[in-house]
Amino acid sequence: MSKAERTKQFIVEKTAPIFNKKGYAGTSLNDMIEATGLTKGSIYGNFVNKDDVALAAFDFNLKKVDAVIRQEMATVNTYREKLLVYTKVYENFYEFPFPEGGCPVLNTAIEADDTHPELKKKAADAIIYWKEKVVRMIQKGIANNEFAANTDPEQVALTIIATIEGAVMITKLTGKLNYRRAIMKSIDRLIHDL
Amino acid sequence: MSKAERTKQFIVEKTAPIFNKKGYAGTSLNDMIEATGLTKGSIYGNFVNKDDVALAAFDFNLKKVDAVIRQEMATVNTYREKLLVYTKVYENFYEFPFPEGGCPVLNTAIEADDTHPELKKKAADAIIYWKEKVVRMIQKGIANNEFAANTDPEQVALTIIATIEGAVMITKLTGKLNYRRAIMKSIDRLIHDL
Amino acid sequence: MSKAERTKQFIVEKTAPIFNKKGYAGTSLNDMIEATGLTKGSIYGNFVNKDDVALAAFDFNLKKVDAVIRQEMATVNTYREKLLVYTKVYENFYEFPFPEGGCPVLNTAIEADDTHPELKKKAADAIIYWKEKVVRMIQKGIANNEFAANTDPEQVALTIIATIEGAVMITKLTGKLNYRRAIMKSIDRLIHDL
Amino acid sequence: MSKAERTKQFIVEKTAPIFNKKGYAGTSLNDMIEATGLTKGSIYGNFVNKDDVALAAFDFNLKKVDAVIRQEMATVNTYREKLLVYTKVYENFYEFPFPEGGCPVLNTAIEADDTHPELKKKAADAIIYWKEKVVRMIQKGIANNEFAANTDPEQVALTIIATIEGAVMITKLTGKLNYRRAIMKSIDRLIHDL
DNA sequence: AATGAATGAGCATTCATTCAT
DNA sequence: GATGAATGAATGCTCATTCAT
Repeated sequence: MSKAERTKQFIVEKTAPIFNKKGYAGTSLNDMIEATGLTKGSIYGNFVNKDDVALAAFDFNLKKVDAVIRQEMATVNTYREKLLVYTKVYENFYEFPFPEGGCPVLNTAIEADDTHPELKKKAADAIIYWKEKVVRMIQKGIANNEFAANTDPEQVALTIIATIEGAVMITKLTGKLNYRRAIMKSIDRLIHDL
Repeated sequence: MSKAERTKQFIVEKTAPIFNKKGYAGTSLNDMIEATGLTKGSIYGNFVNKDDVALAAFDFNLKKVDAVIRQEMATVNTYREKLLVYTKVYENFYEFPFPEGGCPVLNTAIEADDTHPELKKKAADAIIYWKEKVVRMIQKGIANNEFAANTDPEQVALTIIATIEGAVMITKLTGKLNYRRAIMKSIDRLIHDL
Repeated sequence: MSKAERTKQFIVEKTAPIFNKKGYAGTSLNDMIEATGLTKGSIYGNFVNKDDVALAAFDFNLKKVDAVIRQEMATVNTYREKLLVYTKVYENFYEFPFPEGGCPVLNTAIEADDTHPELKKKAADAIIYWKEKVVRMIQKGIANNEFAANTDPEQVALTIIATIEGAVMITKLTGKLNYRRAIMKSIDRLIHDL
Repeated sequence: MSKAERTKQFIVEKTAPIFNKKGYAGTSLNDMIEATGLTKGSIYGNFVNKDDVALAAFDFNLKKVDAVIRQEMATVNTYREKLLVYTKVYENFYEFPFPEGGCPVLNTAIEADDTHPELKKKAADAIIYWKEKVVRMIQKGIANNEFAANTDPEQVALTIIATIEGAVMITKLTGKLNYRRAIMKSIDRLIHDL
């Protein structure tokens, strides 16, 4: 990895939590120089503009989520258990190397949808990728006789994702962990009933 | 209503959709004077600062949602039908006088949670108020023998709310109306199975 | 004149000499706040951007030249004498309220031709307006039997203007006042021979 | 020519047209690295700073003009014909290897006179050198009985130069080639009448 | 009570230049 | 000798807020 690549990586690592917490518009260049200890020139030497950093930060945060999920899924065998990984992880953010500030897809979706088409696109792609992944797992589970044959994989996948994201929002907002536990239990029930 | 009160009301009405779309940080005083046709002095004469307007705009947007829900609920009789009003309304924003920019609780929750304690508080209160309202309806439905006696009202209420908000986010992000329909169908099923 | 109009006028008056000396690109916002004693916000409250000030400053400088020329022309009677006003004025900048930094048309023409289409347009219009004015005076002089009937008014007008501007450039560059005197004498001869 | 000398020459060749079009202040280091394909380090290894390149670029552009003039003058015999070379060349830039962006003396004179003493000095020297050259040709033409004995060589030289530069400015500004033709005809007449 | 001109800190970005490698 | 990452002052511009009128 060249010096430039290391610096880019460093900038992304240090700024990704800020973008995830304060949002794109709420994160200033000054926040970025403070977080990295670098100068403005150094940031602009490695990225073409703030957008460029924000986009890379989103990717970084997303990859972090993905890595946690993948790692946890690798430890279980059935598709039902794999689906249950989602609620397990999202119910216990802090026990995993999850991005500070919560779910980057949710955070980005809400800020970017009316204001930042590029970020919106990235968030939309992430949701669709996530949904497709869940759909495939359900399909395999059906083929495997784990799940009922009449299950609608897309409907189930979207419902799981929507409910998780809603739970994340509610918990972050109210600070009530038992709210999250209750909602996650509903999802677990849904998965058990497949 | 005094002249001052009418002006305040006018400012709130005109700016509320902007705050809901662009967010608190993304809405500038200039956006506000453009939307109202008033002068800066006039806005500052009626509100102490931008925060003050934003808070009032949130209340206004929330009341708009509440009015739609109440009105629809008044047209049905059973508690099951009343619960089904939520999916009906949230699946067809545009057919109701719903706030432009989507669900104000969701929008505000995500932006404000790490940055604006006062707005966060309002959004949290709204969620809790909403949850309590659903809880009470379920309790009454149980008392009424509409719903099974072993239903956990809070868990169901939170799950419904979380899933609706997740559906709103996903639909706005991806633009796929069939995604929303699929998720809302899951919620309707959940309500039917109570 | 409203307060805003007075401030605009004040900004133009104070910055016009700077634009004429340093050019559009060479004049910074800081130069402008220093020259006016105002703040950035005040300048941007009265002009939409730096361009807007530069365009107004050009007009101001041009009007200053025009006023001097008109005033001097009013004191003489024949068209020959009127034409001789140009050399008299351009040979003695400092005795007239002429814009600091020299001829604004020349200064603007050279900077703007490859870089700033709006300013270029203004300078081009000024040159064409100037030429038309001289053409009309020559035509009237011919009609009046002051000048030879076979004079080509446009050729003469353009030659006078080109030579004056060349003289201004050479004098400013070399600092040699006798160079200017020599060139102006050639123009005067040309006018006498019409 | 050493490697270093070749690189210097290469940088000057590639940047000279940019300085002539955009001016000293308007040409950035980035313009220079783009034009040359070299790195910043490479430019700073061969020149002490931007000034240093600008000065060399001016010399390069000037030499280019001079070469064209010399070459054309070599093809004719009388001093009158030699003087007429100026109008011929300046009337048909594009048929000669003339610097892109027009006359470098004029361009530099206007930008540098109030802002850049070193460049101003170079432009002033160029004008004086040019004038001296024309003066010498006229003196020889007088000695030769080509021109009238009472001709004032310096006045004529300065007038020719001023008028040419004015014509260049007017044409570039207005885009009217017939304006240039008319002015050049006046100069040709002046030369014929010597 | 309402105006709108003025404020000045803050914004993202570009600049010419340096210097460790 | 050449590289290119880093610098930090300077750029044009927007912001929420104030206050004399």
